[in-house]
Amino acid sequence: MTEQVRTRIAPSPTGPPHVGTAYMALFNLAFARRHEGRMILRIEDTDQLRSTPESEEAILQALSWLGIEWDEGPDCGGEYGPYRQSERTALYQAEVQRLIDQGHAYLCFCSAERLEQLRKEQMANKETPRYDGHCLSLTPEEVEERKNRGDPYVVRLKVPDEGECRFTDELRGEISIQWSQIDHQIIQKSDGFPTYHLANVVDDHLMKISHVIRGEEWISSTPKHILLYEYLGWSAPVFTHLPLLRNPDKSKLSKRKNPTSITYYQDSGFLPEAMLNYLGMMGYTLPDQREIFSLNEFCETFEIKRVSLGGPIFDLDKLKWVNGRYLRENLTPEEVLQRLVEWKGGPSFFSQVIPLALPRLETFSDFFPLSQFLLNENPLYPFDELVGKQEPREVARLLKIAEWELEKVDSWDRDSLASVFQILAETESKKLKELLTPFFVCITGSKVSLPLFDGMALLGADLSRSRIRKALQLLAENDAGLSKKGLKSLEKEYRQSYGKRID
RNA sequence: GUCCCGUUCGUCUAGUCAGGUCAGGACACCGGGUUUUCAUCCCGGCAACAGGGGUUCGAAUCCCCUACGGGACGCCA
Repeated sequence: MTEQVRTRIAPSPTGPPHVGTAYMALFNLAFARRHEGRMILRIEDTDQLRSTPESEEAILQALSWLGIEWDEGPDCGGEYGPYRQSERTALYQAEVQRLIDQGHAYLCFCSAERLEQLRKEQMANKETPRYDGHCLSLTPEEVEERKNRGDPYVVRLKVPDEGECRFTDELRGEISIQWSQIDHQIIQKSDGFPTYHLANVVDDHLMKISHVIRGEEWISSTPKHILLYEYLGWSAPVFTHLPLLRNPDKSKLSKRKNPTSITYYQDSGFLPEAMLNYLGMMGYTLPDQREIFSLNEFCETFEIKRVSLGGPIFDLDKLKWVNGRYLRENLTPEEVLQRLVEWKGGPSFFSQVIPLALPRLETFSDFFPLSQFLLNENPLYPFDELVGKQEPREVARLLKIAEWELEKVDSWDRDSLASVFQILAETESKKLKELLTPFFVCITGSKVSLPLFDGMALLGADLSRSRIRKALQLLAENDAGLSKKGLKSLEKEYRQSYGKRID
């Protein structure tokens, strides 16, 4: 008899919870439920630099908000834990050692500079960039010596030079990729941590994952995984690569172009069940073509073969329509009231706003006009108000710089925001008051409002960013936007004055 | 640049595996009706098989080529 179906989602806690994660989670969950299996949540935090506990917490919370439940995970435990890769390093190191001992992997001492150089040359020669096997020629004695000397090293996977890797994707059929296209993948970094590829394969095996359902972006590295399974003497799971969610311009859904954080949708007033319903119709239709369905209905009727392969564009209009139907058809007015209060209609929210509004109040009726921007998804304002007395292009420039600077803020509170704008004012040699005017308008929709930094803190990072983006759009529509060229030179200027941009 | 994956209305998609009804539904948009406004709701309209070549009595469906789109090519995942 076949083994139990076990699927997993493996988010990396390196940023805000992404809708793509929720999308993958939904399909993994549905497949597991449909086949009376289990879904595992595993935290892939092998990137020591970028992973944070806050982000992990946020991901767990966002998925729970959506109603996605996992059977095993770092919070609820399970038979195959720990479920956080940073707590499993010994396991990986043992397997890496086994691979080295069996001659399937080797130590590499090459410098970043040499690798960079090599990559450049290969690109120039129209070849696929690939490690040239330089350190493969080291004798065991040399390796031992350099290792003892304390030279930093990584461990690479030995990949055949000829032939091809064939594997089956449940949706796409047979895929074959020449081994010569596959790099000698680093499986252990110089900090001793495994890379994704190694950790992923080891964990999927140890956690008895039967079906790997993941994004299309992984197709080209699947041969590395297949090879690892072979070398380690394990049988590989069934692979299914789902299409990627797209921006309206068809590129992979990204926060630069779209709100991608689950908390954005939460903060701007969407219902979790509507959100999940909408994600369920991306690349998929139920057998009876229903458009409104519960998570249970989705899971009970789920057939993975019905997934369609074209990358679906995330369409806010349709999401809103779905959400509207839930509000009107699936909830009673009492329930709506309750959900509204849970959202931003209750004391927990208003008690934060009152102190900010109070100095500006004469009567109660002053309160809502002042705080409406916190509840309004998209406050509107005229172009002239945004620009004020400043040069429109200068406003665009400041907004763009602020957008980049705000990406660096990791704790979104009043003080951090204040310091961002102070730095901005200093660097631009502008008075803070003058600098802030367009930001007041784009965040609150008005020149007269609550204190900006508190307001932004309350609004949250995602909503604030999207408003700056909308202001930039408005400027562009009025021929005051940044041209492609202007953007490039601004980026250069920005790097010099403010340092590197981060993702 | 190299490799891989994809391609049905503007968008999400049904139909493709087992070739044969005017290519169906939904969002958006447009028009009409209900409604003291608006919204909801109801009715109607617009609108697609990327292109070319095969196979076949017959192709959205099977095969090949081209174009276009996307992804991967990190000591990120």
